[in-house]
Order: sequence, then C-alpha cells, then structure tokens
Amino acid sequence: MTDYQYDPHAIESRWQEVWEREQTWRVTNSHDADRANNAYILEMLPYPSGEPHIGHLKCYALGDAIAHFNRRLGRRVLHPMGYDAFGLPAENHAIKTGEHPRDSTAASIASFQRQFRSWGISIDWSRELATHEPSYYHWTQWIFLELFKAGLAYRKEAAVKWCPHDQTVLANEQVDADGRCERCGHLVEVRQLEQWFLRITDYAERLLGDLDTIDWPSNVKTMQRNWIGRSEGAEVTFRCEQLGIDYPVFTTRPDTLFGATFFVMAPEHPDVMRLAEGTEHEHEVREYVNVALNETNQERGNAEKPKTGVSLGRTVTNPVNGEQIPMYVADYVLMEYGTGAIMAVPAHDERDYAFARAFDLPIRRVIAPTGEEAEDDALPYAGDGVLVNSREDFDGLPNREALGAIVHWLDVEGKGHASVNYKLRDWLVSRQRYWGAPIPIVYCESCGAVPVPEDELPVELPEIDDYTPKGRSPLAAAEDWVNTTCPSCGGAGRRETDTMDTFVDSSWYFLRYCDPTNAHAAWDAQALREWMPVDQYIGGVEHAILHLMYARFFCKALADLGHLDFQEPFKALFTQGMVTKDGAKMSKSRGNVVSPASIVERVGADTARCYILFVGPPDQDAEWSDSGVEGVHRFLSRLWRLAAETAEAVGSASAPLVSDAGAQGDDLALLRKAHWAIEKVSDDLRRFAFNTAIAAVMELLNDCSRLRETVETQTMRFALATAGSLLFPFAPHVAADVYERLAGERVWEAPWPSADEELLERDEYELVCQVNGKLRDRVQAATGASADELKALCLAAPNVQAHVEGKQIVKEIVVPGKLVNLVVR
RNA sequence: GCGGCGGUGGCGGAACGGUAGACGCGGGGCCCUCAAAAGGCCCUGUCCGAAAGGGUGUGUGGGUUCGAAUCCCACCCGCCGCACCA
Repeated sequence: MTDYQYDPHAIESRWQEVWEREQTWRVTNSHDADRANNAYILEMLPYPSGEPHIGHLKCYALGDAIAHFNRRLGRRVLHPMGYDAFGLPAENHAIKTGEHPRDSTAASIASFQRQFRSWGISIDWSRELATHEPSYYHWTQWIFLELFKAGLAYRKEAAVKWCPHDQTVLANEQVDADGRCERCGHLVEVRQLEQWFLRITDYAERLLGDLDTIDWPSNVKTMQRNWIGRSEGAEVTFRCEQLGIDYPVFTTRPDTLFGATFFVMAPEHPDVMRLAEGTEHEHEVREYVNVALNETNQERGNAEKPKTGVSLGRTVTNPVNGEQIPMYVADYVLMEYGTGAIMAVPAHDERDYAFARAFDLPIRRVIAPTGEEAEDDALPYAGDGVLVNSREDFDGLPNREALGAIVHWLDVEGKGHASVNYKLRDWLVSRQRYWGAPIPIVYCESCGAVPVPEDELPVELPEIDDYTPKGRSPLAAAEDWVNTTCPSCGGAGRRETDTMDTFVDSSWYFLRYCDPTNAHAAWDAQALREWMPVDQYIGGVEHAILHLMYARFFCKALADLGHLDFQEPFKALFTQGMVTKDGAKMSKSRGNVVSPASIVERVGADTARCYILFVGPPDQDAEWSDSGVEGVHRFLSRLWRLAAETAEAVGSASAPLVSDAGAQGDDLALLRKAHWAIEKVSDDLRRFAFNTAIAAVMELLNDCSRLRETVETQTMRFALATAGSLLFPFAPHVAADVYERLAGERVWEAPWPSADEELLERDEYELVCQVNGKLRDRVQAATGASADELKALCLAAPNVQAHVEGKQIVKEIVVPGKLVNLVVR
C-alpha cells in the first residue's frame, strides 16, 4: 500500500484554484427566487489595517461554516466581503510617513484579500466593495442628503467632545469612561463648535421597542437599552420670577415635588452667568464654572467626591406649593441629561441629600415608609411609602399612586406634564479629518447650507499635501476644491470641509452588497427584497453599541423615507468571543500575537479554522494553544490518510455510497456511528455548537481507525466519506479532497446528508440500573421492552441484587430507553 | 450601586432534570525502529481496595425531586457593560 502523507498546502491551493476559476460561491440576484430559500450570512466587514489577525480568522471561519451549512441545505447563500476603508489609522500613518492613505489602505486590502483566499473562505468576490471608493461613498453622500432633506441631518453649535491629539471632534460613543479618546487615549476636551448631527434621538423609542423583534444575544440588547437609557417621569416648570424665565426640569419622581427645597443647574447651562450677573455671587459663580468645565467627566462623575457648588443668588418658585427655593450651580448636574437643571429633593435622593448637608439646606421628608420598612426613618429614603407633608389631597396616598395624581394635576394647572427622557444623544457625524467621505454640502452667503445636487455626486476627496490636522479639516487647504458655486443661486459658494464619521460608511454597507454595482442608485428595491434583512450577522461584541445602533437607526430612517421596507437590518446576531494568548488579549505590546498567516503556513488553513472552532463555544473567549492546534492537525492528517488508503483499496470512486441497514457486526456498528454523527453534527450546526460538531466527527474517525481491520471496504468508504461531508463547513479543503477521493463528487454539490432512521434505531440498548438514584449496574435491554420487562431485567442484574437484598422496594421509576430506578428502604 | 454572563479533572471544554467529565491537550505505559521523528495501541477526577466493588466529587449553604452540574432560594468569587442619568 502506498504510504500517504497529508499535505495541506497542496490540497488547499488545489481547491482554492477550483473555487476561484469556477466562481463557485457567486450568487446572482434572481427576482423570482423564493426569499425563504435565500440566506444572507454576513460577518462584520474588516477595517483594513496591516494584516488580518486571529480574531478575523475566528469571525470568518465561523461565518463560513454557517454559510456552507446553509448552501448544503439547498439555500442560495449571499456571503459577501468588503472593507471599512476610511478612518483615522490610515490617516495618522499618512501624517507620519507621507504615504497617501489610499496607498496604505490598498496595500492592506490586498493582504486581507490574499489571506481570505488562503483560508478558503467562501466569498462571492463579485460583490466586493470598499467604503473609500467613490462608487461607494457616492451613495453614502446620497444617504446623508436624504437625511438632510428630511431634517434628520442638521448643523448646530454645541458643546462637543474634542480630542486635542487627533484634532477632531468625537461622538459621545467614542469617548471612553475615563473621558479619553477611544482611538489615541488622550484626554478629551469640551469645545463649542458648529457640527453636523444625525437625529438618532427621534428614533430612541423605536430603537428600544424593536429590540424585542430581533434574535440577538441578551447582553447586546441590554447594552443598547442602557445606552438609550429611557426613563419615565414628568417635566415640571419652575419659574424664576426675578428674571421672568421658566425653567423646565425632568424628574422621575414627581411624587417628591413637595420635598424640593432647592434647585440646581449644570455649569454648562447657558443661563448660569445671566442669572448670577449683578448679584454678589457673580464672581464666585464665574470661577466655579470655569473650574468645573475644565474637569474631566471622570473627575466630575466620581460619586465619592464631596458635593461642590455655588449659590446663584436667585430663587425659583416650586410650582406645587409656591415656595421660593434657592438656585445653585453644581457640577453634579449634567447638561447632557434632561434639561440641565434639576429640582433637588434632599430627603429622597442621595446626591441632593449630600449637597443639602454640605450647604446646610432644609431637608423635608415627603414620603414615609410603610409596613416592614416603617422602622426605617433614615434619610435619604429612596424607597416607596405614603405621602406626607405634601397637600391634603395627596397626603396618605401610596407614592406610586400619588405620582400619577400629581402629574395629572400639574397637567391641568399647566405647570407640567408626563414626559419620557433618554440618555441617547444625537449622533455627531462631522470630523475635521481628511480620510473620510466628504459631507456633500455647499455654503452660500445667501442660500445657507445647500445640498450638492444628486447628479454632482460623488463629491470626491481632493488631493492634498498635508494631512496634519490643525483644528480645521485638512480639506480646507484645497482652495480650488473648496471654492465652488452655489448649486441653488449660482453665486460663490464654499464646500463643507468636514468629512463623515466612518461609522456612517458602515451603517449601510450590507445594503450595497445586495446590488453592489448599481451606478444609478444606492440599490434597487427589488434586489433588497431578495436578501434583506440579514439572516445571520456575526461579529465582535465590541460593536454592541456603536455600529449596531447606527445601522439600526439608518434602517429605520431609510424605511421612513420610503427606501426600505423593513425595520431591522439584522434578524439574528451572533457575537464571537475573543481569542486570547496566555490569558490576555493578543497585542503587539504584550508580544503575544499569533498571526494567522504563520499558522496557515505551518499547518494549513483547515487546521487553523478547525482548531479555532473546536477549542470551545464560539461566543466565549478562547485561549490559543499551540499543542491544541497540533491535536487538530493530527485529526485531519488521520482522516486524510485513512481516506486515501481506503480510496486506493476501493479503486473506483464512481460507485454510489452505500449504507446498508442489513449490515452485521462491526459494519453495522460503524454505519450506525456514521448516521449518529450526521444527526449530531446537523443538530450542533443549527445551534452554532461547532466545537461539539467537530468532536462528533472525531469520534466517527476514531471508530473508523479502530474498526479498520474488521469492516468491509465499502463500509469504511461510506463512513469516511460521511466524515468528510460533515467536516466540510469547518475544513473545506481537506473535506473536499476526502469526499472526492471516496465518492467521486464535489462535496459542496452534494446535499447535506440525512440520517437513516432505521440505522439510528437500535434493537438493543444499555439500560441503566439505579438503586436510590445511584448507578449500580448496566444491562442490555431490547428496544421495545415493556416497563415490567425492564424492571425484571434490572432486578436480575447482580449488582442491583446486592443493593436490594433484604430491603423493601417502595417505588420504581422506569424510563424506557433510559433507566430503571428502584427506591428501597 | 444597577444590569448581563459565568464558576465542572492538571488544562480547553462535554453533558433534553436521568450513566458527570464526550472530544482534544497534557501526563503515564507499551508497540513499531539500530535509534529517533512520525505513526499505532492502552491507561488517566479523587480516596479505599490486589480485584470485584465501594465512598466521594460540578464555587458555598439550603430546598424541590425517585433522581440536580442542570430547577428554586440565599450567599461567595470572576468577567463584561452602564453608572452623580435627577
């Protein structure tokens, strides 16, 4: 017999050439196709920087398994690939080296393409896109203008987060908890600047409610809910009589209104200086505000910090009782939440209590605990109870009831109304950077901000020499480009020089894949109907808030504008866990990076892909282990060798594969194992349990090895071909090779195998015999045996007798097909 | 503090309320070999025992059940997200 040696590189390049040449994974749009038989499987598109890392390998190995499984089930599968090519890293690289971002991005994209091919990912390359190409951002700009025309994109001056290092503004979501820039780690400052915003807050309620309609991991949904931060309460108006100004506040506790003893405004509140002006506090207030504004959010956000603030020397009227209560400015009140001003109820709020103690302000209890908590007379008291010290008609009411009654009363009096508040802020999308899609707006002295006409799109990025940010967009230096004519009046105009946040680019790319080469529109509605929404989206949990929220928002906004007929872009989401090494995230600084290229070089793509799926549940973090990789490599080697030897013994692979239920002995046992594996792998694939699916194929192969000498060649042929067929979604090259050798066919053209019921059924099984719930023996039982027969079998088992002897059987549990449990005393 | 997820051998991890530890790694023994590599076979939670077998064992303590890693209650620990959000 020939001495066979598994050679992954030869096998992998051979099959990759076939797939390349025949464009095997290409799908066409077919208008009469049944949507239910189409599947859109999508992994988050990579940001092309340097080379792909292990996380990419995991993501695409995972998605590819799902894509292949769906194809083998007979579905038409859309499985495209693209690149999120705009962004700061390429631009920072350009600042450092002078290399055009387009060139460094192109080099990185080429590296990603090479590696995706070398991994054998089943991509429809005809739909490939990159967000920095004018043919793509043409439509990013078009979407922006659609939003602009609908009033969903607007410009306003606002206190914005500014990164002094990157010299650009950031979205709230791009500032981390320490108040640092997510990209470069520098402390972020607050600046008042004119910026472009997208009105995502209009969609807060729908973004929240529709979470219930999608099949997403609960932790991602929770993160989105937290981020949207909905709270119910009331907006209540407090009037400053001295200046004749109304100050609405948002409160979730209108039931405590009678306990409001002072009023606090955020340092950023535009009226703070006006209020203090001319009072003896003016100077002190000015100093306090200056200090507060220079503090980081983290400093201000520290709950342990003693409360600070300054009196404004004014009062407002508490609308429920007409009391004049003093006004303060304090940094514990945030401008971005609610109205930037609060009513303070020290008796029932910890922060207000701390402030009241520090400033010696009155504390009035308006809720008294009842029942078990009646003993609790400590303040502040945030629990429920009955109203006291309020008004006769409210006193004595349970506070939850009083809340509604008070809001109703305020409404009637015109002093307030029920209200819902959200933490979610509008999305700041303008960036003072070069490497992004230009915002297609022209400013005109007489017409204002004018959209660039559709037939002039795309507004292409001009060539510039200096990418260094100087507090304004580098695009401003391209004078020829900036100076243009107003599309509206034909007079002199200046182009918007800011570019869009790259999250705008990635908020709609999944739509473009459906119709990627359309030169006349972003997409054709019919093309979208064939594929959208995405059946299965796959990516890292780090995008739980930003990307996934923005994409949902785009979908809803575009649907409202009549461009889409669905509300949610991603029906199902799967978030993969990280790949760690030595217990930590891989990073260059730690020096624990494992490059996919080096693994593929050493053991081949099939082993790399299989290992990363085998190591554990894909949604959990996985520790990289070189010896674990070797184990998987041994498994694939054994499979391939045994298949090659068996193929040689069979001679011709053209005969049909047979699994005859009439087989006997070891042949029957091996066939059964094969059918068991079919059942197991199919089931596991449906629930993304790739690790146990691969383990099942390993078990099948172990049986093949063990029974190699004793079974018929045709039995072995069937078992090994089945192993190859089942392994195809995970290790496509070696699986295709094995299957071709044994079955003479292309495995991806063969339907997914189905288990033979007759072979799954056994005429005998191992009956577990328990006494008092403890395993005491196992005996062979016939499949159809009655409960009485099973009980008798169990009683006859020697080790059962030993434990039943001399005792009384008080209960018998018989689970046919499983076990008998005898309860004795 | 609030919310989510998790805790099983030396390690990664399996287990519809029904044989805990599949599969893989690591470890041990053996075969093949002049030798090694590669490959193959067997053993491998723990304690008692020569073995048969028995005890014990899924973070801790209770509970439900004939039977609990799994369900319920309380707690401990770890990870992730949010957090002066009015």
